[in-house]
Amino acid sequence: MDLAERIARRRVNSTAEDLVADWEKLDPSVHLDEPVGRGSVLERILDAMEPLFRGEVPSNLAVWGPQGTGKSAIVVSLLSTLTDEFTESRSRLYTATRGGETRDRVRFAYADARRTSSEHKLYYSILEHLTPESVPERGIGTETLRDRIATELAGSPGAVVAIDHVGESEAIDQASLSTMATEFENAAWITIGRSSPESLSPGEMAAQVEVPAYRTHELIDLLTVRANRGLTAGVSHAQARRIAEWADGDAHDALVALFTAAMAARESGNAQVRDADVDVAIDRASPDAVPVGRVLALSENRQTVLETLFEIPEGRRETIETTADAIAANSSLTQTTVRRFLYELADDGFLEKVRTDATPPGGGRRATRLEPRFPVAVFRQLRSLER
DNA sequence: GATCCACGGGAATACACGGATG
DNA sequence: CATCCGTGTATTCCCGTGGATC
Repeated sequence: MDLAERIARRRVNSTAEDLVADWEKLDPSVHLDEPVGRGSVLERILDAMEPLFRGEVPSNLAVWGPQGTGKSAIVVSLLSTLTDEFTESRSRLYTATRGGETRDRVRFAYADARRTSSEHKLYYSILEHLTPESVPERGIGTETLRDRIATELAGSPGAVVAIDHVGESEAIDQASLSTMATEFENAAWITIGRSSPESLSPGEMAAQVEVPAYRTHELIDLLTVRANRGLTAGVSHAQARRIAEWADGDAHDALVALFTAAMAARESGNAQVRDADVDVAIDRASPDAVPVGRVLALSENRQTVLETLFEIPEGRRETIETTADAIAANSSLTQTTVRRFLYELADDGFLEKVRTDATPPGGGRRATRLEPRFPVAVFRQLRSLER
């Protein structure tokens, strides 16, 4: 039996289908339950939350640092653990005598500014977390929602409200949050964002925790954990190192590369990720791309537009007009709406406008072509998994 | 209790107009 | 001038609530 035959056998026994055990574990927009390698940051946030364990509401806290440092992962994981802790310990003490009363314990809320583009949605999101009753999504005025939150907080021992991705949407920036924070008594606000809060609202935040970029070895650990959970054969240490060094401390970029490498391996029919697949992934990645999570947080119609945009042959998307035409033909939206969306998506950084070289027939202004500013392949793969 | 309807907010749509550029 | 770009905004549609009315 020669080498080619041996390889052929292996291929039959372990096909590319077996390569990925769980795409979700590779998803750059989803956090693992337990953040990897962020112990010291977690400690510092816990320090700031210390008053909770004496039954008091802590002071406001700003968690900030560059993209892909695990800020969201840490806070989300912490909040969910705290929720469990407080609910369990309290109910163990009180349920028997008080019939599961929930109003007498500190509550936790989390809202993602990416998905809450207006004050109304933000209030809705917060209230939803604070009250056990369900909150109507429509038909309730913004003022009414605000009042309900105030009432909810007034009679309680307090709440910790975390607002993630502060500064990513215009509607919810640091400034509007500080006014909001003063409006509600009895609540501690945790803001999570990229920029240092002191430049935006001096004095508002009593405490802050800066989250530094991952060091290479931490990133290698993170990639290894993800690869072990998501890929049947994992990745080699050298491959993880290669990706980590390239990603330069950004966990999001690193995970996009890992995800892309897995896709590349599967395309070429490999049962495990080879060095060449990692090369392809790094080659395909664009350095300052928009995180996939932001794309996946867009409204359904906008995601559909992005999805179909890159299915259109290049020749048919030379101008925004023709691009919008082609997309509209494949969707329920009209051309004008698609056009509107495209301009907005470009404005928000999801797409890049590129001047075409050719001048239009009969002269005039040169057309604009749209290029992605996000990991398209990863986005499409994740979208197809949702169905 | 069933029905009606004003109200609230968001998304989609349409369109106009100013601007850039060859 | 022709042609396309880019944006502001008014309008329409939709969905759901909750109080008034039958």
